[in-house]
Amino acid sequence: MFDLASYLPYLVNRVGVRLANAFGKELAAFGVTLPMWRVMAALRDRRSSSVGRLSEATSIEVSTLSRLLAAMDRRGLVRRQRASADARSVIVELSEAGKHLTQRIIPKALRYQEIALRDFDGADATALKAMLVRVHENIAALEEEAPEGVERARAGASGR
Amino acid sequence: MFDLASYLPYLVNRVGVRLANAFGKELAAFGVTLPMWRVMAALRDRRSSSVGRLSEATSIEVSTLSRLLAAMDRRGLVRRQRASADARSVIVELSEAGKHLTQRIIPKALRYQEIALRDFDGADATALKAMLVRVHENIAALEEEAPEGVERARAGASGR
DNA sequence: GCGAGATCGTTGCAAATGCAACTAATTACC
DNA sequence: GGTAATTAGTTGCATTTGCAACGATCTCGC
Repeated sequence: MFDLASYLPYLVNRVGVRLANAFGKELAAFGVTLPMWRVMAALRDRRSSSVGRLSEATSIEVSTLSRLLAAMDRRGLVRRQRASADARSVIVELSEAGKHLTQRIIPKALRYQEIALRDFDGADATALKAMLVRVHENIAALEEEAPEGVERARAGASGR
Repeated sequence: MFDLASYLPYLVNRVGVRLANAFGKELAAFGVTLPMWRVMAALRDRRSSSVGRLSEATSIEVSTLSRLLAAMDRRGLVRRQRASADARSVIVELSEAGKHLTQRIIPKALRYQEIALRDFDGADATALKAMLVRVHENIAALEEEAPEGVERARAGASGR
């Protein structure tokens, strides 16, 4: 039996799309898109990052992110510079303007989260988030197990 | 304070993207894309549907869905016919081939869900899903409240 | 220290997406 | 009953996306 209404990927996708669409509209007032906000939030969280790590942090594919960062650079939201240690990588960080805009958006983002969790008490909200983290880890583990290649015959003890 | 690691939209998006990417790759073996699978699962769930309702069920934007359905029709996965009652709407349903393929994919989908929930007991899994439904409803309520227009002064009793 | 292979990011190109405009059909109002 | 306003779905068009190919740099083995 397969019941869509209790199928996790369906439920997650549904919530994700709604959350994205609704908040995306609010973001328009700030002149940024949702992907841009994601980048800003991730950069605020880690001060600076290479493009690759930022891609993981935001779940935005590297080539898409590369172009997005170029656009954000043009708009003066971020700065990019090649790493001195490894000249292949590019270090990205928020500009001053980017930081200020991020701070202005944060209250909206938090208010938005409150609405999404309006009937949750603190314990439930925490439980929900913890479970989402666990699900994320479970899938991540799967991906590492099957590096998509052919090699890996014997189930190696490849604990993360 | 704003902590990305405990920000719900971030956590949901992360899980959603991973789930989508990973399962999308499995779907390639069946010759369908993830959006196609979503449509198939939704149609299996409701036997038949208009394009508009299917759009709500799948969280796929109507114009995107229209084109997707055309492609699926060409591939023989779905049938489309104008409704006799209301000749504006189009009734979509799975073809026999579409039904069979859906049945073949379902086991994979369920196995995939098991992996995502590998360390959850039944109660936790149920709780997680129930909370996702609640979050979804909370955001849906928000959207109805603010139909984006200017008109709506008096809070009309506009029960869905 | 040199060359093969891996890694990082960007870009070409085709496909997917979303909004707005459009056509067709229905409903509401007088 | 006829016309204006609404609704359903499709299509035009510009933007976004993702994969593959690429150039540049680094790492490893010798």
